[in-house]
Amino acid sequence: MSEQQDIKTEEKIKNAALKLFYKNGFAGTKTRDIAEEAGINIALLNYYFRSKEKLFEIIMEESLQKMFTGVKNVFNKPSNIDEKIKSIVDNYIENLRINPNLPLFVLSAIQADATGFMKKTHLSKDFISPFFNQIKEELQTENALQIILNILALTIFPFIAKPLWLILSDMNDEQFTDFIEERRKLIPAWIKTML
Amino acid sequence: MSEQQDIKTEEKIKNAALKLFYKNGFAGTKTRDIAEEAGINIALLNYYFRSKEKLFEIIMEESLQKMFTGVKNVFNKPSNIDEKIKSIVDNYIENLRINPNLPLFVLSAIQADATGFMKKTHLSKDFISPFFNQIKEELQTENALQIILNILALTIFPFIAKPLWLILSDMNDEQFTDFIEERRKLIPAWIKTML
DNA sequence: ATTTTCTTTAATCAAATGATTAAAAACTCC
DNA sequence: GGAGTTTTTAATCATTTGATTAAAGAAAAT
Repeated sequence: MSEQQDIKTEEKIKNAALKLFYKNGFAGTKTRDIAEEAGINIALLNYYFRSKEKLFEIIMEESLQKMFTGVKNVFNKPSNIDEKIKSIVDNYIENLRINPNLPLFVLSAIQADATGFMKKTHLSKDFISPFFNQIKEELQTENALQIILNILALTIFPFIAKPLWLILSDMNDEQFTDFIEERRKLIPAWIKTML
Repeated sequence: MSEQQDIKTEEKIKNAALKLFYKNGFAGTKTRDIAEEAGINIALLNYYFRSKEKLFEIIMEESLQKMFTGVKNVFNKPSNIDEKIKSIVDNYIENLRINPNLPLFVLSAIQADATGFMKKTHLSKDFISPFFNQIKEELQTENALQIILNILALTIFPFIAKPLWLILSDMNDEQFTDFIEERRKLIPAWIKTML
C-alpha cells in the first residue's frame, strides 16, 4: 500500500476544501472547484470522503479544534489572570495569523445551522467556567463574562473585519500585520485598565 | 395601476430575500426559497429584479447604508469625543438589535469577493478620517486607529458571535439582551479608560 | 364595454452540480 | 512476472437551480 501517497491525496483534498470552504462557505464551494484546486478527479473526493457534506464536517471539526483547544488549555492552566490574558491573546493571534478567516467560517456556519451545530459540538459553559470563576473571585467583579467577551472581541474581530478595515483605514497587508502586532501588546494592557 | 399592490409584492420579495441572504448567504439561498418565503411565484422574482444577483446587490446596498449612514453622521457631528463614542455605540446597538446578523452578512460577502465589493462601494479612508483626526489631535495619541477599531469590535463582535456565545455563556435570548444593554453603558467607559 | 397595460402563474429550458459507475492505472505482495 | 488490491480517471446520471416563455388574470385607461 502506498501509505505515503494515500495521505498525500487525502491531504491535498482537505487543504483545497479548507481553503475554499473558508472563503466561500459550504454552499458557495462546488465539488468541482475543490477537485480543481486539489488537482484531482471529482470522484476522488467521494472516494475518500463519501460526500461534500462529510468532508465539510471534517474541516469544521478540525477548525473548532484549532479555535478552542489552545484557549481551553490556557483557561485551565494554574497561573494568574494577567498571565492568562496575555496567553489567550498571544495564542489567538498566533493561530489567526495562520488561519485569518477561521472565525468567520465557523461563525457563519453556526449562524446557518445553530441547532445542527449544537448537537455535534461538545462546547458548553464548562469551557469558560474555570477562567470565569477565577476572574470573579480574584477580582471581585460581576463583569467576568463581559471581560471574557472583550478579550475575544478585541482579539478576533480585527481578523473578521480585515477586508473592510483595510479599506476604511487605508492599510495594506503589511501594515495590517504590524497593526496586529501592536494590538498583541496593547490588548492585555487595555483589559487591565477595564478591571 | 395598483401602485399599492406593486410596492407590496416587491417589498415582500425583498423582505424574504433579506431574511434568507442574511441567514444563508448568496450561494446558500435559492430563488425557490425566496419565492416560498415571500409567498410568490419564482417568475415574479425575475420580473421585479431581473435576477437573483441584482436582488442581492440591492439588499447589499441597503445593508451597507444601514451599517454606515448612522455612524458617518456621528463622525461628522461637531461634538466632543466622549459624546461621539456614546453615540456610535448607541447607534450600532440600536441598529443591531433590529438586524443582528447584518454584520456577518456584509463581512462574509466582502470576504467572498473583496475586489468586486471595492468597485461598487464608495467607502474609503475619508469615512473615518474626521473621527480619526479628532482623536489624534484632541487626545495627542498615536493609537487613534486602534481605538476606533476597539469601539467597533466591542460593539459589533457580540452580535457576530451571538450563537456561539449563547452556548459558551449558557445564556438565553432574554439574558443576552440584558447583557448587551449592560455593554451599551460599559463600552464608552471602557474606551475612556484606554485613552 | 373594450382596449391596453400591468401582474401573476404553470410549464419548461439549459446549465450547474453532487454523486456513481465501470474500467484503467498504479501499486503490493508472493 | 502475475494475481490481487488500491487508487485514479472519464463518462454518465439524476437532481437542483436560475431563468424564460406563453398565456391567464387583474387593473387602468379610453
